Amino acid sequence: MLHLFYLLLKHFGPQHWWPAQSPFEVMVGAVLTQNTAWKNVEQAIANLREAGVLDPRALFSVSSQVLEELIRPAGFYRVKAARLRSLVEYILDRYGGEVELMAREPGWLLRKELLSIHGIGEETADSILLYALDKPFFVVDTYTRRILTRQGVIKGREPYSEIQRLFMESLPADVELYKEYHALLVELGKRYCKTRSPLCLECPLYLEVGCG
DNA sequence: CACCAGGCAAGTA
DNA sequence: TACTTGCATGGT
Repeated sequence: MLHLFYLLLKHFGPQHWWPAQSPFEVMVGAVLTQNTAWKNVEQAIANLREAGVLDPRALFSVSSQVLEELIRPAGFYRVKAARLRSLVEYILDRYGGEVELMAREPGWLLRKELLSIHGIGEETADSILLYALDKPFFVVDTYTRRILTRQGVIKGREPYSEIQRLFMESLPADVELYKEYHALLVELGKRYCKTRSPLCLECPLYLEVGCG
C-alpha cells in the first residue's frame, strides 16, 4: 500500500487537499460533494460565502428555502439543505457551535456521532474527520474502490469498513499521509480511470503496477 | 443524445 | 446481506 502511495506521489506530486478556509467549510463541502462534481460544489460554497453563512450559527439561521437556493448548483439541493441542517444542528447542540471544541474529542467518538446524523454516511464522516478535524481515518470513495479492483487487490463488492481497514492496518496512522493518499487516488481516478473501461493505457501506473 | 460526478437513505427480497 | 431507486445540477 505504501508503494502505491509513493508511486502516485512521484507522478502527481503533493495535492494539498482539502481546498477550504476553515474546518467548517470542509464539513459543508463534504456534504455538498456527495455524488457531485467538485466544480459544482465550488459555486455553492461561493454562494454561501457571499451570503456570509459559512459558520454554524449563520447557516442555521437562514431559512430552508434560502439555503436551498444558495446550494442549488451542487445538485440534490433539497436533501443536501436538510443534511446541512442536521449537521449544523448537531454542532450547535453538542458543541455550542464551536468546531475547535469538537475537534478535541476522540476520533472514535466523533465518528459514531457523525454516523448518527441523518445524511452523513461513512465516507462523509471520514472526510470530515480527516480533512476538517485532523483525525486519522482513511477515506474510501468510489475511485478508491475502482482503482483497487483494477489492481486486483480487492474483488470490488467488499464493504466500506473492509477496504478502510486494508489501508489503516497497512499504513501508519498519519493524518498527512491519509490526506495525501486519498487525494492522489482521486486524482488518478479522475484523470485515468473514468467509467468502467477495462483498460486505461494512458494510466501512468499501467506499466509499473498493471493498472488495467 | 447519453453518461458521469470526491453518497446516502429507504424500500424490497 | 445485497440489490434498486430517488435525489438534481452542470460538464463532457
